[in-house]
Amino acid sequence: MARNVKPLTFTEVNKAKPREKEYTLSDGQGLMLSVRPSGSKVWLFKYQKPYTKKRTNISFGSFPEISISDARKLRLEALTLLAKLIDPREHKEQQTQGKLAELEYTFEKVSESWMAVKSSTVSENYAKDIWRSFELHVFPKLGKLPISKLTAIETINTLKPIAAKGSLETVKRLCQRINEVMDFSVNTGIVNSNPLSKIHSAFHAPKKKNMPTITPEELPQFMTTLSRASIKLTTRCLIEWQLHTMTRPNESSSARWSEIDWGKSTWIVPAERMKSRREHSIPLTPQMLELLNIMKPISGHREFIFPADRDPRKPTNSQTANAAIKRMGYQGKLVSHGLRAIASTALNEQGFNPDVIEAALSHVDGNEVRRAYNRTDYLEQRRPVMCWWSEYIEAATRGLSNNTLSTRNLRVIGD
DNA sequence: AGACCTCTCGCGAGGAGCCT
DNA sequence: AGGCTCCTCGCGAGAGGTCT
Repeated sequence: MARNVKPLTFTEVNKAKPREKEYTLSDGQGLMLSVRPSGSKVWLFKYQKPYTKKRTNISFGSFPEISISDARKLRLEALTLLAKLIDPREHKEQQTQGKLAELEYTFEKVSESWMAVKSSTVSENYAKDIWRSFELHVFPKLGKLPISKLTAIETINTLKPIAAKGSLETVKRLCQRINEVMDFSVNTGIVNSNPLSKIHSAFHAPKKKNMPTITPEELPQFMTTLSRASIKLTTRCLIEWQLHTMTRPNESSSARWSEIDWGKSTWIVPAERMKSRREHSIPLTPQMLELLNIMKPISGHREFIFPADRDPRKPTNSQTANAAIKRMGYQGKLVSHGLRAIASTALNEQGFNPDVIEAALSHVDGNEVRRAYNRTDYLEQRRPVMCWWSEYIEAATRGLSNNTLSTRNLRVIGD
């Protein structure tokens, strides 16, 4: 039976003097204050462990940091746990363990684990790009924070300066990457939910800026300027090659002699060099073959068709064409990538099958179902299209407008 | 010499257990 | 249940050793 104990008063506890030996003051129901010879006063709760019924005690902290009423609240909590057959100490340990674990999982640490998984599905360079963006914009403010303590408002405030600078695309990517880390920590059981899933809506979406380009009508002027421009022959040929083949700057500048199938009159860009990671074949037109003939004495003995100016063992830098176009006075009006847009516009205006045009541009079909059924690359249908386009460029070079060309006077080459 | 690391040791909070 | 005493272990100060 519980003994009848008179509850302690503040004065009793406050005035309790240390003695040579430790002594205790009881408040009842297992709660007592241990007064130590050093003068420190510690709240202890004495109880029987559930099941084993072994006597033990747990500390509730020191007086005056923990007041009498605090200690009584803690006693009530402990008694409630005991009623449910939960050992208050084990419960407390579990809670501290949980808290400790939470504190250990900082945003930076979890990001590292996430990156270990992520890096297997992305290229090395992209993985580096992701990590660098975290190092620059996220880790300085949020890296050391436990991931469980991360709030939307704090994360948004961290990204605000980047948005204010106008780097909305960076903000969008950071939001997306941070969310990948958060989802990872949910899936691995570090946190229960992701409070950051909507942070992107706190920012303006980046406005897509289409790469500047000229209209097909302006092509003759461009070709004239190109022919008069003070640029190296290799760069000139590269720009023309890019224009004729409708390839992306990186795909055309790194073209290798080994990728040319002379027999089938086709240039085969291997999958790993394509943006879409799918092999891309381009039917060669007489105009393209002519460009290769010009380059042969220059680089025929080398790996790359358009070797770099400084080190001919390397391909021309993909920015070289852009720099040349800029110097030609087309800054803000045309970039190397825009050459593809001219082709697309001209071919669509001419009424060619849009699917064939898309295939020529090696655009991946946005429609997944259509993509699944539409595996053909229209290689043979593309030959006349490419020839028409090459003729069109040639006409532009002679200063003719597109009206003088029609699909009737096509010359189909290859088999 | 100063910086940095490792080890030792005392203190004290909290836990264990016997006595009444 | 309450009282009493002793034990354990983590922590931090500081001594001492090692590296640059």
